[in-house]
Amino acid sequence: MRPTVHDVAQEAGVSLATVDRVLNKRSGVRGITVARVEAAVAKLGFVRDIAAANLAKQRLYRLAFVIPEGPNSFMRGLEGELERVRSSSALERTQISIVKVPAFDGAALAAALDRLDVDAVSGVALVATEAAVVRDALARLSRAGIPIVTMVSDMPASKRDHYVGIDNVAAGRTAASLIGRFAGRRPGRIGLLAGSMLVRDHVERRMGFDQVIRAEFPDLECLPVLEGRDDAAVTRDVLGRFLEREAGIVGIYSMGAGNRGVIDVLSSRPGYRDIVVVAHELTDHSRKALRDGLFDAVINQDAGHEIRSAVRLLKARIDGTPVIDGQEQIRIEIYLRDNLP
Amino acid sequence: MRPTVHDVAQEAGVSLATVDRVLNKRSGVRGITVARVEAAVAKLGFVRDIAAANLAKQRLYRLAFVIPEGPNSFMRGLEGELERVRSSSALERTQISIVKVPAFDGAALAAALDRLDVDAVSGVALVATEAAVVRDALARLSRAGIPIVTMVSDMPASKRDHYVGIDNVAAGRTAASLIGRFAGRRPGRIGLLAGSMLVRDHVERRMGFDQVIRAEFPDLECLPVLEGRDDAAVTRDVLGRFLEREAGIVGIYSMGAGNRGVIDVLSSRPGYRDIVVVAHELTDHSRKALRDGLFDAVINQDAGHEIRSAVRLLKARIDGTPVIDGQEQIRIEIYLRDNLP
DNA sequence: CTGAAAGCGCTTACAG
DNA sequence: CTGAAAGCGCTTACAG
Repeated sequence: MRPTVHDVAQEAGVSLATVDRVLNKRSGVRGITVARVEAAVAKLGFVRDIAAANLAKQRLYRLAFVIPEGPNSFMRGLEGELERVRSSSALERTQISIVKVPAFDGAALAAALDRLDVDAVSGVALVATEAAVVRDALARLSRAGIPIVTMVSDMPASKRDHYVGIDNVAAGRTAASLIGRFAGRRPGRIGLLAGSMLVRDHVERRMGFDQVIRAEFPDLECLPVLEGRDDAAVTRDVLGRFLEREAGIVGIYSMGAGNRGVIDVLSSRPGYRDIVVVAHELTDHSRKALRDGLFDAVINQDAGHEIRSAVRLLKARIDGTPVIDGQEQIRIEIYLRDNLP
Repeated sequence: MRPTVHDVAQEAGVSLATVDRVLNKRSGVRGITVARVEAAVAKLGFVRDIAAANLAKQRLYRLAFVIPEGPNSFMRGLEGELERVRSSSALERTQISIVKVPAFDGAALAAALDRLDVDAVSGVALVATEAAVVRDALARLSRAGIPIVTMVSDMPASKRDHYVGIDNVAAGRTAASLIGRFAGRRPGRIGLLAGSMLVRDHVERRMGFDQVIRAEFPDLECLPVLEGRDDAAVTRDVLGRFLEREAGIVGIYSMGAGNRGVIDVLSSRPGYRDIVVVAHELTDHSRKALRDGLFDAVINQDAGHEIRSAVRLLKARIDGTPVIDGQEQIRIEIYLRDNLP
């Protein structure tokens, strides 16, 4: 039988209340008493039963998720997973609130974070947008002792406790290897399409992509990055004109959202079918494009995994419990038509 | 506030004990009383707090994992993950016992299952080996009301409640697409290496592989399957002689264990470096082979995920609670040198 | 600075 | 067939 607070109290010769004070590091206990209790804990190998503690405390984990609004399929998928987790979270004493903010808008994100009541929230997860005001807003939450997790897009210089997402440089390298190898020995040029080169993820993916193409595929040449603003119409326009203008395109790396625009352009001319295309994020559109042979590979991060991981990490921080690293590592997933889940 | 058993008791005009009897479907309650309690539950939207119930019951989930012994790196990895989960499982009222049995030995597996005391075990997970005696052993456990999960290798015709692992036909298809595309337009022949064609996983992988090569890469030809018995020495011997004997080999699909033997052979002649190689399971050896460019891709199933999923599924069955399907789906992971975790 | 007692939401003998 | 009371392993006012 595992030792309980009763055993610790008896061993230390104090009452339950005192054991509890020491376990929860509350003040107002003599140093000598603290030492006695800690000795008893160590001697018995006591570990607190968090489920019982949560029951007694009537603990409620109140987690706020701040995510971008707008038509971005990946973000909507993330929101869907969030709703899924939320609907079953009451059973786990967890209350999830969703705050939506305009995409790519640091000021709006910061304002939303500032609006969070530190007394009514026990943990925060957000898709970060790089901006000084965001960093300041996170610092305020951090000072209030609120755990913070960034998702999908990191902000390493901030007070966040964890990042839940993929290594985007590695993702870019992966895309380059796939395109380079799928293109066979054909020499040629590669079109790069981002949402915006102001977004950290896209910059990093591009960097990784370039590295590998330069080092390993000297016959391939990366053309300057097109910006489709993660919007179908803009992407259609920009990419369409690009393909009409440039000759010898053997590959396209679409590193942002806006898969729909890419698909429209690719299916507009039979000749475009030979182009090797690697895109990001598994959505209804990209799945279909894989099946139709329009896309050759899709690099994905599992939105459901990211949400569940963020929840686990926040709770672990709140409780001061350890996490299993392997479980929280988000994989750079490669999907071909054949291994679609 | 969520309603509790007290609220239900009051609403139904009965005592807590009776509410409990109805909730847990225990006998000895008048039909009319059952109906009254059920009506109250429905009216209030009562959902039992499992953590509190587990506390009161002093519930202990006793899970038995039956896995193959022997040097197979993947299985040893699985065991490592199992140990990891086990070490932190006491906190979750879970006791995990590990039973090791000879690999590919249906009789031994069945005997181990028969030895399991149905009164001392609340759930069983196993790596299945196809055999009638195994099916019978599982039927006995199932009759005793014990949830069963197969891992890695399924047994669809048995009484198992869940399969935790990948679709091996799809994995084979994936391997074929990778080899076919990585080989470029080179025509040639492909060497297939399995552990044993008596193992369902390997048969299925081979099937998927063949399908895709025939349908989509008419210039490539699959040679008869070599059997390396998932053993480094045998693999080395069989594959070594194969490569000396056969000409025009452009690809190798290693669908079983025994990566070490494959690596030894490939590194023995500089000429072998051009062969496109796809293997299974991420291990120290296969990671290094990827980094060294000896392997071109590795198809993996996440052992840690499989263990955690098996635990969650067994507990959910025991408690009668729902699962999140997406979380329990094991992915067919593709690793290149660039996206190694 | 410390302790006795009640309570969190369930379950379990025991009694009737 | 049903209920009153105690208890699971913690925490929390309240008293001293």
